[in-house]
Amino acid sequence: MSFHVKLPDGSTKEFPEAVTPLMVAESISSGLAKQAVAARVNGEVFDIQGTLPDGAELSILKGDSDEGLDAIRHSAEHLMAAAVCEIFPDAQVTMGPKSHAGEFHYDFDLSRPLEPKDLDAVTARMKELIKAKTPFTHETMSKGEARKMFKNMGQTYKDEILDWIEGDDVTVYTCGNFKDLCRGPHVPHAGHVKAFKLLSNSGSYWRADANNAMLQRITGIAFHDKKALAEYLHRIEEAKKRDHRRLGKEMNIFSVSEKHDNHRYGNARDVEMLVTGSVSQAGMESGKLRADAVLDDKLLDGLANIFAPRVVKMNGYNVPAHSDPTRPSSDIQIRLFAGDISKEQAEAVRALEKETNERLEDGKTRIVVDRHFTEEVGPGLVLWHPKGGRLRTLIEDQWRKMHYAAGYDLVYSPHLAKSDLWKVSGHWDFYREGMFSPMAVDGQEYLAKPMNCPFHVLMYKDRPRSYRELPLRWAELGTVYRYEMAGTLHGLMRVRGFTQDDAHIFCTWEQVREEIDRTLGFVLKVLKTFGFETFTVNISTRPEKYVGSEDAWEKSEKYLEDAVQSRGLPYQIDEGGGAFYGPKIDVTLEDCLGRTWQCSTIQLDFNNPERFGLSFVNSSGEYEQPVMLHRALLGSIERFIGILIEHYAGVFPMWLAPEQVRVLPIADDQLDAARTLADALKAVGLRATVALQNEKLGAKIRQAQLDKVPAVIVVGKKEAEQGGGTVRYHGGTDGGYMSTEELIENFKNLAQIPEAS
RNA sequence: GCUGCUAUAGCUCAGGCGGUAGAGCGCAUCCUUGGUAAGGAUGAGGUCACCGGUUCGACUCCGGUUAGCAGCUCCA
Repeated sequence: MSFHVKLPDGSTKEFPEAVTPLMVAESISSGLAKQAVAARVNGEVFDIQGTLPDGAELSILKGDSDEGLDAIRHSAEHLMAAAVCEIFPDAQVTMGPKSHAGEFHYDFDLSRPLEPKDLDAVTARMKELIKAKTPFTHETMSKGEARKMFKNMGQTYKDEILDWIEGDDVTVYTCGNFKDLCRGPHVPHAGHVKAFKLLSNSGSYWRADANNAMLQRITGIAFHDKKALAEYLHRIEEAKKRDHRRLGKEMNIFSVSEKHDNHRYGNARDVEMLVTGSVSQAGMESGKLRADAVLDDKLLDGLANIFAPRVVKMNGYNVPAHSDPTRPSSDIQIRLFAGDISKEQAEAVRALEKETNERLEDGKTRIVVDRHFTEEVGPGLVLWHPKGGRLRTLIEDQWRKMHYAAGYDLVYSPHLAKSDLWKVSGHWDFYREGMFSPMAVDGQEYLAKPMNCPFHVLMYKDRPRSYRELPLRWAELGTVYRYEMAGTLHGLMRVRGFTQDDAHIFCTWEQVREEIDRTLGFVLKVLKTFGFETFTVNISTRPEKYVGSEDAWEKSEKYLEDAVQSRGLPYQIDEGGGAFYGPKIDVTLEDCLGRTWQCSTIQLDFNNPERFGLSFVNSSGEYEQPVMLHRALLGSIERFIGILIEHYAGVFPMWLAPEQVRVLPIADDQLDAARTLADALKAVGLRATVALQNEKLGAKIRQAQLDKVPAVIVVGKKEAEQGGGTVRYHGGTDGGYMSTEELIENFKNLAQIPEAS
């Protein structure tokens, strides 16, 4: 009997006995055999050493194919695990979750956290395994056998993993001394991992659940050749160079949460004492809030005695009722004058702490005396410096202009409102945890607004509405405050106070389709204006818990999909991924490094009209409920500017550049001529400055380049005499000499705002 | 919020196994008056994040707080 193998070019090879993909590759060329890392057999990817069935359709996969690269990375992941197990014999191997960007990672339960230098040791060991061309082999066994084997090896996590795997048999791969459950495929030996780098180590949770043990994760990347790895690392470097946090600082655009305490506070020796703790048994039983439980009278009296008579204010700020009562918190604060704490006072505090813990029997109350009094805005809150202010103004002005042109009206609403407003809207129940703690004013509870919609709803309710005035399109650059978890804050990308470019459209059911389509068109027009060209869309449909009628959901989901299809945008549907109040589409843009950012969103809201009892009078004189659409185009202005900074690497297009032109006098003799020229440019609305520093031209050019000014105009003796100047663009392009009139004309043209369609 | 790492001049960072500190850039002043990415000199500037502990002595060691970074989780 002979065996047949079909190759991708349509030809068929015949073999006298059963063969492996590797043998087929060898029969074609020794070069191919050397490069082969995996094989696609009848559409599925396998090892190249498995026996082929007769008549198999076979593609030999090299390292430069997607599937081949996957096999290389997956194998590198196993090599890493093998190395870690050798270095840490007691390591518990868990699993290597899938990652997005092609990077591989593996989570280990280790006796101690990893340090960066551990990665060097792991890397070195991996290189040895690669050099030795350590083979990958696999065997198939029953689950029972696998359980027994891993138990003998002392690997306890594998039991749980085996529970998730369907079927009776599992595959176990071996590389060196390392064995692990794995579906494969793997490269035949470690030598195929030609280039790799361990990128970072970090923590992660077993099954991504914060209640579980913290594992040690190592992340790495691997390629089929060194050049591809170098390119990848270069891209990471490039992204780092563009990091908006770094550029924002260098270019003096904004700052987030910086301290400025560089002096003594003199007489203002006002410090705060923090008392942090978890609820005591007594507190739990009495059902009181934690603050009351911890800050009982005995403790307060004790503190007052120690620091009397300097206590100026002493109250336990109530722990918000939504907080987890068992979680330690520093929401309880006492303010007192205690600029310098004496040794006696410190000792007394310690004694009081001990006594409190004994009395409350929880042993967790901690009294910390800290000069908690610094010149800092607070994490996640942004300061916009003049350049950033200019950038924002330019973006927001353009935004306003486009909104008026698109038939919107602009509205404003306050930063605070009574918390009742969000109780009516329902947000209080769902999203309380994400709000800043309420503040008490005149016996009422107020909140910093976490969203703008209730305000717009109230404006709608200002008077009875007629169908004749719909649709109403109300937009607002509304700054909202959300309590984002400390660990998630990131430059401008994730902050606690940010400005939504929000709008709400109130319309009839007959108008919804048209409004959705218009809005999507507007989204694209605005994003294109800012220089983005590639978009994808995600449509999220009805989740299990929802409000509104099934009919309403189905209709609007169809409208959303139709709108996306008619624009020819690539999209995917996230079934059941919508918010409880309505379906939505999210638009994701791609930046110049190919990274994607979700900025825009268009959402139907069936919740607010119902909860606030919105209505309009239709043509038959009956009351009808309007449909409400939420939408944001840029998302958060803060985040969008962060994206713009990274997209343009700080070199903004002329119309967005905070400083468009800098006039450089060659010597101080030309300062007046330079000023005159800059004034002429400023007079027509261009943003021009003069370099005043007493430096050579080279230094001034360099500075302008570093400041990322799009263009400079050099004014020397010649130019000073005949007027005008010589243009040099950012990057070094020579613009030649131009008269003042020509300069004005030239820069006015360059500063035109792009017309997107 | 969780885990790990980090915190020294306006910025980027050195440094010391415990005896109060350095560089480059930037800034100020002076010299230089120059032609497309760095001219020179001098000077100012720091309670080494904050609060405790250990110690004769802490910027250094230990604990905590705050904040940043990476990841996890979350994202109306």
